[in-house]
Amino acid sequence: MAAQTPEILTGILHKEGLRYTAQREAVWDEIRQSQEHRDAEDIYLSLRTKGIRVSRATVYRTIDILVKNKLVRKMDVGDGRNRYEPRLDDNHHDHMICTETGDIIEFFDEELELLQEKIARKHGYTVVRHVHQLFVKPIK
Amino acid sequence: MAAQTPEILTGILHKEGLRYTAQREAVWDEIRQSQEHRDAEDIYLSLRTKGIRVSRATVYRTIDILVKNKLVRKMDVGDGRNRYEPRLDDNHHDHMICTETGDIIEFFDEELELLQEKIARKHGYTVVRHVHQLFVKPIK
DNA sequence: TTCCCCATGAGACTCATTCTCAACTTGGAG
DNA sequence: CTCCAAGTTGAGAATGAGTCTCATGGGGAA
Repeated sequence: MAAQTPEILTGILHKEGLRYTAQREAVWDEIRQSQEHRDAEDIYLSLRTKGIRVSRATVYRTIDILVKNKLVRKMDVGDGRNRYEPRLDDNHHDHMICTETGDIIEFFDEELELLQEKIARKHGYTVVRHVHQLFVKPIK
Repeated sequence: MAAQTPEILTGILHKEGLRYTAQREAVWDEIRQSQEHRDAEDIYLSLRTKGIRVSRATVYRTIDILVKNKLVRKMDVGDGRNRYEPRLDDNHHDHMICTETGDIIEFFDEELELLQEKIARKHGYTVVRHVHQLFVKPIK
């Protein structure tokens, strides 16, 4: 995590035939800097608070671009608002949501990944992507 | 699947201190009879088509009661509309959604269940419930 | 610089679901 | 059996995340 993200955005925009704009850079920076799982409104308000002129529409539009290009991961926590997190060092993982505190814990388990594919194959399919969330509570 | 569901609903309503009404019975019957994964609007329209007077509000309110009492399982397929399915013979299972046809295939894997709990414990938690969906595509 | 488009902002719009509240039912009391 | 308080319902308004519209603004190739 050093000098590795100079112009990731630029590259993607170019590849997609899209223009580089201050708003797109701002949205990407905002998501990139915080390692949290935030919703669009949160990102929008944070940008506005920092005095950056951007609209909700642009935030949504930009997030779509970032998600499509795997710079951001979109997750549906089940409460009606999607959450987003940067996925720079793309280490895939799933989430555990504490039903008491709302904390979101990331986890990854190789065995689990393999098992899913195995199950899909048993039915004649192959996994394209998956949604896996464990709603948990602390032991004791 | 025989003479086993005479008054399940009645019992639950009584337990919850709620009244037995024709609408509640109708909604439960509607969901119970079809083993599909249907959304609220679908259930509502089906009831209306059968000439049953019931409102969307009541369909939603009744579904909430049924879900809370585990007579119905609510699932978020990720397209903005929740789906519901009866869970009478409560055999837990997860879903596989075909990205090409939209088909929903149910599956259950004991190993997977155990693995999830194992993972949660590793982090000091225990699984309360989970959401697990495999978005798949047919092999060739 | 010029100019063609793409990008943006503000707010209208969509759509599933929830809420409001007057009118209606249920079911226990009498 | 009748009454009536309290729970239910229906119709439509409200909500809220996300999308769309379209007039205006701003990249960037030449």
